[in-house]
Amino acid sequence: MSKVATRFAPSPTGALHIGGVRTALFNWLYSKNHKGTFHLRIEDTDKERSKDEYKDQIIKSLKWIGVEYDGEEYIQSTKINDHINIANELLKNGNAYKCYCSSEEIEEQKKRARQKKLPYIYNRKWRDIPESEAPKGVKSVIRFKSKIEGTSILKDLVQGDVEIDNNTIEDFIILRNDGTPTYNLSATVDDHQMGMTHIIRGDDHKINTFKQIQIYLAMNWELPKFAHIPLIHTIEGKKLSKRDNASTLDDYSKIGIMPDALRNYLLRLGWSFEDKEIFTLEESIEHFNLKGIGKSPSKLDVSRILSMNEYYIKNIDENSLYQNLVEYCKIYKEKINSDKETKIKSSLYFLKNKAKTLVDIYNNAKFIINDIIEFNEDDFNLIDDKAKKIILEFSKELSNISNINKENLEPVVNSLIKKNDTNFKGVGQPLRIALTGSKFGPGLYDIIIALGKDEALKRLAKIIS
RNA sequence: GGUCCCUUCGUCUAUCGGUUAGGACAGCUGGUUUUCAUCCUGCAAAGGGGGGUUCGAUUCCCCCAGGGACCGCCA
Repeated sequence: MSKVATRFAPSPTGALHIGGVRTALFNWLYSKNHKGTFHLRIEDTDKERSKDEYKDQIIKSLKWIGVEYDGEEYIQSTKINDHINIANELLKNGNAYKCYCSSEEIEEQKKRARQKKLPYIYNRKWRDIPESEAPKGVKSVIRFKSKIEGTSILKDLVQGDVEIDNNTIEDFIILRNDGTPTYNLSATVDDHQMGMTHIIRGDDHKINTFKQIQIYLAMNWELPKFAHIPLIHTIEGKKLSKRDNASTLDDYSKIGIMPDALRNYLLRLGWSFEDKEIFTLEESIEHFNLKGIGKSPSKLDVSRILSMNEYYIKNIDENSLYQNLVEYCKIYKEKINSDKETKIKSSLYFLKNKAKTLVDIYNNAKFIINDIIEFNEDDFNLIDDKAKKIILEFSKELSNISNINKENLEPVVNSLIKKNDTNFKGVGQPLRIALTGSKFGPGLYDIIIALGKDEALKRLAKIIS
């Protein structure tokens, strides 16, 4: 077999949801595991619904999650003439025929079948009528002459052998009456011309595969291998659709999920490798195979995404984490000034312990990011005279400390606790509020170290004035 | 309604006929702790039902039930 080539072929008619992203990921991983190529094909032949903004969103999403396609994106609409040529060739060699039934006529037949609760299948009316008897001035569609007798077997790389009766596949339309090709024709011709060796796609395409295989056979083209992966279901157990909430990548990046975490989650959704849960990009390429794909659909579990994200926050190196944070804040919160880089980076060790998402890190790092802090009103009201006295006392001590670290700060706080006959909260809380604006947040010593002596003193002075 | 697919803890899954059915997330305990967390103990939690085959079935076969996908001159 020639070098593995796979593709992801979305239609730009809506936002790409994470089911599609997973399909892209699997295709990409499969090809990379085999040192092959992966391609992106934009199936934009539905002129009514295709939009450039969706195409851009698809490309952006793949990039965000780290799936890179080889070469330029293949734009299906630019190949329509090729598709039409193949339709004509199929017509010429007797594998297709012109059908002069009007859409109204077909609709009528479908309606009747539904009423009688019979399965509808096009009645093949024009299949054997010679061209000489064709009506004049009536537009025709071209239908593929599908097999009627016998059965077909799909040797699916995930599902095993799937057998169906050929007569359940109707004579499907390959060219509309306006002369444009339909999906099954276009996809097949493109896959062939692009040299695809493996077609990995959602379960919902299985019937299409039986149709497409017949085109390959009729054209005498080499058949690619097929793998149909189970769909992702919502928690209610239905197919994930564009209408469902929280299903695009943006929905997850918005709440502070990192691309690597989502990639890892998606990889393990419906695929497994021993008991391994965490896969770096390199490991996922190394271990990915079709064998590990389960046969049953899997449900999307947001708490799992969150915990995966938390794992990545706590375990990736701090430079990457910082980059993720900066990216996130730039898009969704505020631009982080580069002069804060050192302070934030050196604070990540404690910030990340309190975070499941980048939002959490941002919220807890606000007191570093912004020079002017916003006070939570209720918390601010806790700063009474007694609290101010403690803040003042602490400030004096702090100004005498030359080396700001926990070892030096702790005795100061402890002595203040004793002196004021209170507990840690009595001292820690006012200080925390004064320094960050909120009584919740990072550990007190971490806060002071993060701010540095001068900035801390400045903030303490401000609140008692 | 027809065709096809699926069925192990709540969720994602492991098991290539013999296991106390394993792991992870979530949940619940207990401990550490400076708020909030983290971290560490531990607990609980599963083979849809019925038939076979077999010394032995979660595993192989059949039936049923349940769920899902498809059934466009959309892709």
